[in-house]
Amino acid sequence: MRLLIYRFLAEKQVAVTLSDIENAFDKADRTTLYRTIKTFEEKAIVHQIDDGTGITKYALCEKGCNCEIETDLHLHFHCNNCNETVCLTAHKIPQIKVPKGFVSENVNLVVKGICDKCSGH
Amino acid sequence: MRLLIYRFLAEKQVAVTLSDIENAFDKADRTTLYRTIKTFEEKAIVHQIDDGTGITKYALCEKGCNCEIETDLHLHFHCNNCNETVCLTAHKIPQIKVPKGFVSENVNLVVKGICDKCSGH
DNA sequence: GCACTAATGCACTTCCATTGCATGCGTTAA
DNA sequence: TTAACGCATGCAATGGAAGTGCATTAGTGC
Ligand SMILES: [Mn+2]
Ligand SMILES: [Mn+2]
Ligand SMILES: [Zn+2]
Ligand SMILES: [Zn+2]
Repeated sequence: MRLLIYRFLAEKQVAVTLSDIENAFDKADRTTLYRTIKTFEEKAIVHQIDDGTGITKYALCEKGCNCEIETDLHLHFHCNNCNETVCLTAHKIPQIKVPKGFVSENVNLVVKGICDKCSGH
Repeated sequence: MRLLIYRFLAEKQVAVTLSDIENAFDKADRTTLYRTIKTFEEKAIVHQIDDGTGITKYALCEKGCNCEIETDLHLHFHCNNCNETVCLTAHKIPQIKVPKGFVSENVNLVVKGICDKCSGH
């Protein structure tokens, strides 16, 4: 099961929800899929993405990411048209200045707009 | 009711959840509070904040913000210690570069860490 | 007071996330 | 060969937050 889910995530180029996985594996129980993803998360195989849709999405971590230590520093893009969310792993989050007294530990950055597939160029 | 809720938001210095408001006004019905906040949101009196906790929070818009037209451009800070979220209205979100073909419409930026009250200086 | 509109309250629903408990299955150790 | 154990799976139930339909009430202008 874990292998199957891993492969499913690997071939997908976008972040997926739990119900995406459920649809792909309708013979398996929701709980199994849920716990598999949670296991992946603990082991820093996938990372969670909160793109503001209210439904948490998951995507494979890139090689050499340090999810366990620090949050992924790349930004995420959510398309308002096709509703898909992608990791822009090549685009690192710039240093954010915070006021005196505040200590920044990690940053969550989601850009919304139109993705390359939907913008048509 | 609207006045009361407005004042409640005004004296709070942090973003509040719906259940925060419920606790503050336990005589009123959830629905009323819910719809009041939604009205405020439509009228751009408050803006919604998704700080990644899974529970949407709300905070008063600053004077002259253009929430109706564009999303608020300031960043939000979520404290991992006291679990409070504040608007850093003075800190605008820097321009984010996106890959070719992507069109950025708005940006959600949440910094997590330790707030000034919790860091102790 | 009457009529109309807007605000409030109650109940119910939906959706997602999460958990307890029972069962199954495979591997190891007696 | 079997008993025991750990772990994966499945089923069912729970909880929390968000949202909605409908009845009732309050307020406002006439
Ligand atoms: Mn990512
Ligand atoms: Mn804000
Ligand atoms: Zn798209
Ligand atoms: Zn704090």
